[in-house]
Amino acid sequence: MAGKDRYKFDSKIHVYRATRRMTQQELADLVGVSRQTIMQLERNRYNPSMLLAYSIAKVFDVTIEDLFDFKEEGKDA
Amino acid sequence: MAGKDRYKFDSKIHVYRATRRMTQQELADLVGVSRQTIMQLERNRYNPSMLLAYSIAKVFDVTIEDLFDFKEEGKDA
DNA sequence: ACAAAATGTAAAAAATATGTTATAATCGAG
DNA sequence: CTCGATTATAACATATTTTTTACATTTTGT
Repeated sequence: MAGKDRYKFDSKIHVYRATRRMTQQELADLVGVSRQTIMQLERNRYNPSMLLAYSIAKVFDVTIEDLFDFKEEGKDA
Repeated sequence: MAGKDRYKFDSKIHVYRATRRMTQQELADLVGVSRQTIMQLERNRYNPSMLLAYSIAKVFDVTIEDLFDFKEEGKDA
């Protein structure tokens, strides 16, 4: 997981989820993970596996880069 | 959580790496992981963290979706 | 063919993601 | 305000990624 990471990111999952009026549980079920995993992804922003990120992106028909806002460490939006 | 995944993927890292005449070790250093991590990603195809995938994609100036060939389980290319 | 560099394999340890469960906080509807 | 649904927090257990080390094999240059 690349210890001293050059990049960080913000999840936009909650935005897409809100747009579709979808609950955390529903998204979790669609993707096949627990609700807590979705929750922590939206909140604590930990680093998901690529497949998980991709699966969620697919639910909303967007790319991983659309779903997560990548930026370099130490820079703002 | 590689259990009942809906998606799988093939890495194209070795292709991009070959294009740039870059060694596994060089790429590993650029990204800040061990050579084995790169090696296993190219070979055994395990599921990297999203940040790692992104970091590698950035080295080659492509998107994650460019660097990895996603497909649904049970389907061919 | 030889040497050096690059790649592959393997196993165990370390780090981190994910699951599980339980409980609390929040928010909207009535 | 109260109820139910949704979301948040936390502790602990499990699964998976990533590192480390060491050695085998392949490739490349000369």
